[in-house]
Amino acid sequence: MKVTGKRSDCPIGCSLDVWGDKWTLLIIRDLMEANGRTYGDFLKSPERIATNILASRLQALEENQLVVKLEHPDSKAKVLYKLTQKGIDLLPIMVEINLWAEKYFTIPEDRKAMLEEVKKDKDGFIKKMTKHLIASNEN
Amino acid sequence: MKVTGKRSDCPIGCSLDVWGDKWTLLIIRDLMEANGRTYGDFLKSPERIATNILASRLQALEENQLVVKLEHPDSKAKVLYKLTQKGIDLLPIMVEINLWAEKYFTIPEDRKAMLEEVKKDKDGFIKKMTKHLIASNEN
DNA sequence: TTTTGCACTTGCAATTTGCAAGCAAAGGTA
DNA sequence: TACCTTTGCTTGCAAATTGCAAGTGCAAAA
Repeated sequence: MKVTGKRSDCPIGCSLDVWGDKWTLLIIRDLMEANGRTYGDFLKSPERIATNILASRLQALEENQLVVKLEHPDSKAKVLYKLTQKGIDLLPIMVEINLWAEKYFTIPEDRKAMLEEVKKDKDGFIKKMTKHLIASNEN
Repeated sequence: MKVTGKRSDCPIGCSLDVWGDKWTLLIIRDLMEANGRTYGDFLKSPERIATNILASRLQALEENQLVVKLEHPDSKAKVLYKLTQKGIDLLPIMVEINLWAEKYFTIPEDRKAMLEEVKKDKDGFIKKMTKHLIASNEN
């Protein structure tokens, strides 16, 4: 998919630049699992994103301020990618996608366990996770 | 974007066949606004989907049972596309996407009005809309 | 019987993807 | 200090996908 496009082009009222494709979703999912990842971390994901695609998607995410690029505390050679507030705010969408996927597909056990918690108290879960993600940005 | 791919390839635990891209989202959005649309109706959407892309996306949606193809009551030359229950169940995701978009972008006035209702009672809104969509499938 | 409308299909150039290889800067090791 | 490794990309290229325009076949209207 072309990752360019005007805001008016997008069926959901915001640019596809921002919302993105499968690989964009993968990056966001990974960052929600552990906010603060290196380029190499993304490459290690089981979905095997190609390095040029990863670079282009990270650039688009940064340009759209869903993600920020920070210095890694361990080394100047490394880079830390983190979700911004705008990126963290995608959490409710990710939760709903997962609830839908659980209803119609077989999903991994660990994700199922997480969804049990969601089903007990969705708002509580989202608040807790959001807080957690914000906190991981502050050190 | 390739609309093929194995379930295991998808970052959210379900095939991208099913979730799809920008154009897939557009089709689903249109069907949620008015369930029961013809091929030509989709082509008339302001986003200007190309006819070959529309055909390929509708086929994928049908294969994945998010959408069904029915006879049009008015004419044999026409086709009616409708959301299935599986498609209707994407509503909570669409709602969250719209809430997010409203927070970070300028969205059309009519959509804003709808979101006011959502913000008052999200669960109520989703139940009402779901009922409405299911009802439109029964005649 | 001709024309129009509708739902696609086809052909083709341009763009994007996916894979492999390359590369520069930083860090570690001898 | 010289040399290898790690890290974060970039580049080249074949194959796949998109976007545009034109065409096709069937149904209904005129």
